[in-house]
Amino acid sequence: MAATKDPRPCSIADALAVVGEKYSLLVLREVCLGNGRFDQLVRNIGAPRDILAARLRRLVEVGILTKRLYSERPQRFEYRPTQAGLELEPVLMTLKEWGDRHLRKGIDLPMTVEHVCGNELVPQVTCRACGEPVRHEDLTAHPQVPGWTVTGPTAA
Amino acid sequence: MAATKDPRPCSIADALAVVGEKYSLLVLREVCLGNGRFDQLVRNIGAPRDILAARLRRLVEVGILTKRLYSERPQRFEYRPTQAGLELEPVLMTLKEWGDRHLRKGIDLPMTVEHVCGNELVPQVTCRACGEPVRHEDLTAHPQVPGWTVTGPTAA
DNA sequence: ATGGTGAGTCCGGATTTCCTACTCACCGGT
DNA sequence: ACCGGTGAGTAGGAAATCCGGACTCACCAT
Repeated sequence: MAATKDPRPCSIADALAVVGEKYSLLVLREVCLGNGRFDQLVRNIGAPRDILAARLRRLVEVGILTKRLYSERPQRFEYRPTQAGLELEPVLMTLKEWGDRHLRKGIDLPMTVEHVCGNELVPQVTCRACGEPVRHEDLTAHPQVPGWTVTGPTAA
Repeated sequence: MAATKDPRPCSIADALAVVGEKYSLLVLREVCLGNGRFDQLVRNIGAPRDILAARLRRLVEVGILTKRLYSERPQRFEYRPTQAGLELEPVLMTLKEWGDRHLRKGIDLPMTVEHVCGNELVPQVTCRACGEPVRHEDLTAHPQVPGWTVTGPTAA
């Protein structure tokens, strides 16, 4: 999954190298929902079993999931998110919100999420410093290494 | 890219069906930075030219990018994000922040983004209703259709 | 002894990706 | 007029992945 040539160094690319393969984020979705058993994952995601096994191995390897024994005899396992995995959940929620709005036009949503405040969760990405929602026009990119060039309106 | 069997209906899966293929989100990154020309994309992403061409076609088709002529003669094109594309940028920023923290341990970042407020952008996903940051423990999933089952701590 | 479940592995074929090279249109210099 | 260079792709075949279905293995339950 690593890009081959000599692309830019970039944390987005790095993150995608780790969770960007097909099904990986869906695995995380299920695991965050508590459906962490192999057969549940197969059913809910619809992935081939061998591919799923490969993804699970990888996600454990990179520290996003852990494999826990929940029954000694018979041996039964369950995958659970690590802290790093849980911290990816906001990405899922943001993606869900985008999909809800752009792909389902905000109607007929298959799932909603309730926030502890009592309202339906509509995730919004904000600037930690000032609290304002992140809008494209408000951003300026600052390359820190050679190899990054930015030409457009978001340029530094 | 659609999952094959009969997986859950899910906006996350839908979104990934559209931007989840290899390189798609990196294309969006570049395009949001203003680097929307074919050869720039090839260089900056490191993707094979034919794959990139396929991704661009698809992203235009689904309304995330537009192809603009920026020079009539010689004919030269540039890809730019649509509104829907720009609204995916928060996903990229959130992913970047995760990668910065977990894959680079917060040091030696290849790029930083400045928010209009003057601070370095550290994206935070919040609940639009109450403004609090989204944490896993504060969420409850509510399936709206049959086929969704949730067993774990985030269960409804 | 038979059947069922969970958690995978294995196999052969279908699909994608990758790499390299090639095209085509145009421009700019000499 | 010729030569080289750039932008934006296409083309072709080898290599890597993915897919579906069958199979395994260990362990209950009846």
